[in-house]
Amino acid sequence: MPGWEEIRDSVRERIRVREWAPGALIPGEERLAADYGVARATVNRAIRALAEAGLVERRKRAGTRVAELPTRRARLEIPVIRREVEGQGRIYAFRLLSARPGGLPAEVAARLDLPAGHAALAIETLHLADGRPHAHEARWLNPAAVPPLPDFARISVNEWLVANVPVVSGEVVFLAEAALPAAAAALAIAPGAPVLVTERTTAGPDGPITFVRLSHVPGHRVNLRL
Amino acid sequence: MPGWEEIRDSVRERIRVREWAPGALIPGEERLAADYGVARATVNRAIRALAEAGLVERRKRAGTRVAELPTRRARLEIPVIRREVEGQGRIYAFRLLSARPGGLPAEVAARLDLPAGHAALAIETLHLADGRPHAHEARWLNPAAVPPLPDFARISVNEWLVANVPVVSGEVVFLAEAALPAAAAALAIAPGAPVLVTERTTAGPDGPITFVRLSHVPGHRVNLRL
DNA sequence: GCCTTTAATATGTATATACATAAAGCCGAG
DNA sequence: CTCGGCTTTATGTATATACATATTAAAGGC
Repeated sequence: MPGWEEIRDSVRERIRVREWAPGALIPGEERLAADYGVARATVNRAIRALAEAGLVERRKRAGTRVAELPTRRARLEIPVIRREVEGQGRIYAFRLLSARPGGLPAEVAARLDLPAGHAALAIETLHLADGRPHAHEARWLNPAAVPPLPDFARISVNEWLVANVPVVSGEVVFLAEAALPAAAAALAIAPGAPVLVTERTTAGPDGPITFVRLSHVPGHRVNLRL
Repeated sequence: MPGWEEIRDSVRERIRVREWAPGALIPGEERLAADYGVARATVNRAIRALAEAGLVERRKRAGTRVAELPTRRARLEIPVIRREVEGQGRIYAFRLLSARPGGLPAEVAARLDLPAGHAALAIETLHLADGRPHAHEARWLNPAAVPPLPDFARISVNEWLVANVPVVSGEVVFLAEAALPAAAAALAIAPGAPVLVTERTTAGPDGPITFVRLSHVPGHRVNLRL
């Protein structure tokens, strides 16, 4: 007697071999349940998993149809730098370069969906692996959206936020650029060297939280598992 | 009477306010079900959703505990370049630069977990947006793992694969590098310009499928929603 | 013919119940 | 004291049933 995972796999395979073409309706849950000899709830679980994976689209009364362009959604885990470094067997440390209140620059404000000049805390951090520069972090934090701040010389901003502020939405951007002077100096690399930059904006229940710009040392690879 | 989504939200909130600290056990399903006045299955659905989101970790017998480091999971949509370009209101096209059988180079073989020299199809493609170079794609395809191939001059490899081969696992790597000669020539940029490279390996039920190396035009940003 | 109301239907959720499975912890044999 | 097996327990899955909800399709009124 098949379990829901086997049914999910079976249906996925039947879609793959084009038994049901993209855009076509697949049989209803009742019908599939009878075919597979299981309860409807079991089929429901299986098909729902495929829907969450983006392979089919479901609508009440209208039934379930194979997605036209099965844009594959995969879950990826966003690395926490300390973990990433330690995972490579290296020793993590960080240096707080500066932390001071100020107004948001226009471009950062735009990304956070806040007015330019909005009160913020600007934080600059250098992340180290085995004592050598690993990444340079420029961050703007919206104090209105987070609990009272701890002493960021002792715990890294990133980690404190991850542990203390729930994120409800956000965006991650990867880009390559010639190292900017500030980052190049902090990372002790030649200005203009190609660096991988990740920009992250996050928002929580009380509004936009933070914008981070992370410049990695040349040669760094950001690794995501599907 | 609360539904599973309300219970999920309630538990998430109780975690946020530290009623249960990171690493701590939360009450069992039976207990929560009694507290909320619902059936265990309803609580199960709610907590399972939180587990899938990475906020809690569940283990049989050991119970459910709040994740120490709630490693955030983002949904990554394996980008179909055509869609991405068209989504920006630009016209997509591609040119198949070359496609020929050959043995896998050692470094690619290693990434695919196949022996060096394994039979493969090497494909080079240039993606265009509004007639201008957008990205350069170097791909190795494992013919043993996919159905018979179509004519790749008519449909892009990427799109055909996404639509026809189920992916069960894989890896995505982002890095920045000075443009290699081949990519620089194809993209019509200065050699040495900083380019964003994404490398992707995917494996399906019949083994490793493909390794793709995509060099984007300078200034390109890869965007992921959380 | 067109708009509104109503019925039919596929998926969504909730429930009680039962058994499966994994793993922690206990306990006895050696 | 250590190892292996047994028990216990929390989560995982399956089932039958019932009702909710969204949406389409049909029926009816104008």
